[in-house]
Amino acid sequence: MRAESLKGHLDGLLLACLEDGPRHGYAVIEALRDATGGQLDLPTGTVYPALHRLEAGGLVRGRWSVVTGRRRRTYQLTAKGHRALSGKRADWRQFSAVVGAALEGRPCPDPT
Amino acid sequence: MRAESLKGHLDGLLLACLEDGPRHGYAVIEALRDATGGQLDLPTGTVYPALHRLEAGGLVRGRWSVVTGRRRRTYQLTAKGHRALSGKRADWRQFSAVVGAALEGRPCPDPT
DNA sequence: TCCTGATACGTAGCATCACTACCTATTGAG
DNA sequence: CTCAATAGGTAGTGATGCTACGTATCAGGA
Repeated sequence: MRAESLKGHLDGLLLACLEDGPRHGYAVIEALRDATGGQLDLPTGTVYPALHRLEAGGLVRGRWSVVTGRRRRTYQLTAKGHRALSGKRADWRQFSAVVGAALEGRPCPDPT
Repeated sequence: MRAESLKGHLDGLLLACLEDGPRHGYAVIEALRDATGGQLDLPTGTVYPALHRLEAGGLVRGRWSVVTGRRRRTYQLTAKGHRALSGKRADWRQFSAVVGAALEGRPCPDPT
C-alpha cells in the first residue's frame, strides 16, 4: 500500500514496533511487513532517515553492534519515546475517529 | 487538531463533503467543522488550493455565481469525483485497519 | 460617515516528510 | 567468482498542507 498516506503517522508505527524490544532497522521493516500481512512494506530510504529523526529527538537510542562481521544499529525506546508513543496512539484514535466520521458518516449538514 | 496528519486524506474529506450537494469553499470549511464537532477547522489556505487541485483533476466542477454582490465559487462532484470518492473510502478503510493493527495491536513478532 | 467584523476568494513562499534512486559492505550459496 | 540476501546509508525530488498575506462586499455600531 502507498505509504504516502503515512505522513505524520510513520513515527508512531516505528515506536510501536520497538515497544516490545530493541530492533535494528532492517528488522523493523520486516516486523511491520509481517504485522500487516505484507500490506505495509516500507523502503529502507523511508525507515532509516525516520529512525535517525527519532534518535535526534531522543525518542529512541541507537547503538552499534557487530554480529558476525555485519554491523547493526539497534534501536531501543527511551522513556521519552514511551511517552511519545502513548501520545501518538491517542492522536491516532482521535484522528481516525474524525476522518472516519467525515468520510464515512453523513453528518455534513445541508448548506444555505 | 493538527491537519498536517491529513496528508493524502484531505481530498477524500472534501469530496465526501460535496457528496450530498454542491457547496462553495467557505461552506465546505464550516460543514467539516460542524461534522467533526469543531475538531477539524481547516484554514482557507488549505481548502482553496485543494479545491483547485480537485477541479484541475476533473473530480469537481466549479462555477461562479454572485449572491447579493458577493461572488461565490460553487463546487459540484463530477462522475469521476464520485468514483474517486469510492476509491478514497476504500483506501481509508484499508489504511486505518493497517495502521490500527500496527499501532494498537501486538502482532510484531519477536526478532532475531 | 467611518470602522470593524463576518463572509468569501485567492496567492506566494515555506516546511515537512516520504519516496526514488543510488551507494557501500558482508556473508553464504551456486 | 558471482549473485542474492542482508544491512546501513545519503541526495535530491515531489506532493501537499500551512502561514501570512491581499482583495472585496456587506451589515451594524460608534
